[in-house]
Amino acid sequence: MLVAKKTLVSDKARSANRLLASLPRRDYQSLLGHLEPVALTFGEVLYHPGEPIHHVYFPTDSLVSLFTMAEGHQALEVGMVGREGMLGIPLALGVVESPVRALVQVSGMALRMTAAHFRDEFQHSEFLQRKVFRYTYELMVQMAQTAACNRFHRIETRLARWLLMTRDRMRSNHFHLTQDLLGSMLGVRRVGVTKAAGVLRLHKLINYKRGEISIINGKGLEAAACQCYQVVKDMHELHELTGRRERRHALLAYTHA
Amino acid sequence: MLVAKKTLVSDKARSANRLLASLPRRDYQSLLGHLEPVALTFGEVLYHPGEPIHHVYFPTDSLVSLFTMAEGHQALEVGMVGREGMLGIPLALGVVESPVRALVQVSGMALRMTAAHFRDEFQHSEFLQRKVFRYTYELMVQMAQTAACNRFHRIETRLARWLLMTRDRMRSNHFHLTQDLLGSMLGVRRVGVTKAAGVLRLHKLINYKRGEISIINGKGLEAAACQCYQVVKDMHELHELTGRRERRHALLAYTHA
DNA sequence: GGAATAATGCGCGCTGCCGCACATACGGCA
DNA sequence: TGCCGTATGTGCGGCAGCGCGCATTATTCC
Repeated sequence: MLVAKKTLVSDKARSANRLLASLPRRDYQSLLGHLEPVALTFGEVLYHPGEPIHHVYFPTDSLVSLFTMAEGHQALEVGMVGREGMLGIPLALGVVESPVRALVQVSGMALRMTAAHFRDEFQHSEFLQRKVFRYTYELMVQMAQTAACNRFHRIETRLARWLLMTRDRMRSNHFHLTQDLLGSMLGVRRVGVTKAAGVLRLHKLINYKRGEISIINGKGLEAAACQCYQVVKDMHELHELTGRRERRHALLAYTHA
Repeated sequence: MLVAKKTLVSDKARSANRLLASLPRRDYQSLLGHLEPVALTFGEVLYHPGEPIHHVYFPTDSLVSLFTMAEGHQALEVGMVGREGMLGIPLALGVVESPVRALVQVSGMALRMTAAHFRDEFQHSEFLQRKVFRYTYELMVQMAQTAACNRFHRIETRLARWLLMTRDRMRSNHFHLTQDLLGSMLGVRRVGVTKAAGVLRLHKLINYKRGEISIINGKGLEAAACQCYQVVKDMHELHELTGRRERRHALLAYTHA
């Protein structure tokens, strides 16, 4: 699994991470030699808070959550990184250590690069800088929106949002995840998740059984989720479009309400 | 008030904003011609969400809060910028519009620069880039910590933290602020603030009267606040020190607990 | 000095979530 | 097949904070 032909990396994997895919071919060629495919397995901790960042990761079909600790309480998920972004943003900002715990949420593949190589490439590729900084911005917006969501919205609503965000990043309606873990992401008790998930299942929006969750009615789930979902999703999609006039209004109409 | 001699800007004001103060003299000289002192008055909105950023601001003795909106609910403060930082971070990340609402919380002075000038200077000063990116990192950490704090801690505790953070940025134990406003920062009802403030006053930690708040026992207030306060404060202080080995352990010991 | 406005204080019923404890179901493994 | 660990379901008391409405005090403006 860990071994892959270079052609595999350059072709399939490249397009599987949207940040890498958005780079001009020339800039990507330069990165290629340093990128290494790795299998990330559920539960793996990529970064510990306060400790140095050894690699940056570009998830292709894996999903990683960022956690902050709060005194005496469990951790809280403040961000989620999938194929739309990368892990190791602090390096781009000139900081060598991670402020958060990065935990693999859904197993899958990622491309990684040593911190040293990244800093070097980053220094020399204006396009890489541009894309990484843009993503840094998006991550900040995601964090802010998540913060407000966690403060104001009910568990059921947040759960729906979380599932949809995961679906978008995994491009799959089915994934492995226990309610216990969902609890620590949303910052609530496991029992709270059980109740909320029960309601969603009752409405035939999702199905689950011993850690296997399936979305069976995406549209319905979107209706059950808060608008926080659309806001963040629209933002990430903006990035793909060259012109972004049309879409901007969705954000505007909402943030001004 | 708006008019000030250049020498005033270069001397007193410079050292009053810590981000500017940390720049080498040569880099600062270059900025000087474009910096303009402005008086920010309470209630003023510097940025609207989704709208272009026209100026960057370096508060000297003013305080600005960053708000995110959440569907159907009031705004929530996700960040606080004072003399330790700047407003307009998205520009440094290549984004022209602000994702948040920036509202002047405490009247005072700031130095500002047009977006165009900032981009230009930013392009050419490696030191400016370094400092601004470092601050971007700090802002992200602050946001993450605030998110967890808002989720887990009680109003009274959060109020204490907020007051202390304000004190540090204003270097004053006394400022103007109504409970109504405090409510929208903490994302709670005004009545909730009234109760919490009542308890703090009962313990002789603070005093207040029609929008005038005074901290009368800083140490006591720190004890009443959550550790989120210390974490963020330590981080900002790290920035001032050249070596930061010693201090790092405070953060570590805590985030691993 | 009196009226309007703004800021604070208080009561009451409600609800979403917590903490705790325990009951059930599923699945792998001996 | 039966056992055990893991995941899910349920019940109950408690409480922090909400929404609402109203009373009280300070400040400003005629």
